[in-house]
Amino acid sequence: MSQILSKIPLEDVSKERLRLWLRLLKTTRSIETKLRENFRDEFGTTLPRFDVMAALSRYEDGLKMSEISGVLRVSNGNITGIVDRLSDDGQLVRVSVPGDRRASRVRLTKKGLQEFDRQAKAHEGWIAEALGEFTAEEAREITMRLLTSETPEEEAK
Amino acid sequence: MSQILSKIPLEDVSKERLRLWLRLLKTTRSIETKLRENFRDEFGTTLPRFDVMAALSRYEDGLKMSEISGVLRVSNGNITGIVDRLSDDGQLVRVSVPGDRRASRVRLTKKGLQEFDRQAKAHEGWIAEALGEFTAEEAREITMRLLTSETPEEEAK
DNA sequence: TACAGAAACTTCAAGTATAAAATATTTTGG
DNA sequence: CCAAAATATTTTATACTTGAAGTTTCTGTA
Repeated sequence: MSQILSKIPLEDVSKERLRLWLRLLKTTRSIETKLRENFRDEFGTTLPRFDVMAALSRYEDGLKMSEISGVLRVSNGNITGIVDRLSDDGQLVRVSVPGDRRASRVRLTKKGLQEFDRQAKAHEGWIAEALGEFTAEEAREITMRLLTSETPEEEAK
Repeated sequence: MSQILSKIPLEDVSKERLRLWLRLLKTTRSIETKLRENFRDEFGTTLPRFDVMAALSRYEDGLKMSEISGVLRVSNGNITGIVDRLSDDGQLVRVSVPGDRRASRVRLTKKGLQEFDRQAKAHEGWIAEALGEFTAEEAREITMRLLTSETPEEEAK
């Protein structure tokens, strides 16, 4: 067994990982570009807006600002502007937290949830198309392998 | 064989692909965040700057502006600002193209090439660490599978 | 040769992103 | 109880990103 494995020189491991990284980047970028275009053309919205709404849709009671940035892995100050605009559009509301005057909880409105559902359906279709080369098994297998290289982050309470 | 495969309901293919997409996104984002931080802390530069220098390093004769954006798959107008700043830093120069007064060819300076070599070494190490869970075989295998879902783009001449 | 159209690039507006500083509000240790 | 530390968020400065509009410069063709 180790004789078979040794056909790949050990020094090349980091080169193979680098190749994988460049491939991951190329694939996700090309899909992201397509999604961005679709969101723009069909819903007049953007990927970051959709991401925030997707995060909120998973939490009945909403999320605090810092929880959103934790879930989405983007910087804290960034969320403010996106939430501001979604709020202007009536897609979500900021609810003040009873015991803590610093924090506010962000929640989708009914309108926001309905809009998100429409977008999510389309989104799933776009992804299924973009990753159409993968069978369910392949998708599942790669997902699981990628699962290992994970750095867990703060979770919403 | 098809009996074994049929354990996975067909309707779930798009769900599996969606899961794969979300995993790809999470993985690449988390690695990108780490890289950004490293570039900042150790070289005082940014990922987009590194990307541009990496592209240029592969072409002895440099690249035209539109070729850079083609290779990196980012929008045309975007490159202008990045190249401006790299030029201010002396990492690259714009050389006018003899027959065409519209175009200019961008080329790394000696200083820029040396700096890029240092950065590229560190970069490879960071990636090897971030993708440390993958053996060379795994990395190679996943790279190849991802290779199929590709949309080719214009190449430099 | 004239000139419409293409090409290369820059500029622009709006939005997104980060890190760091500022503000306001708890919470905690003495 | 109170100053110091921690927490939640916003603000600020700078950079990056896109798509679209604008400028200048070719190029093909009538």
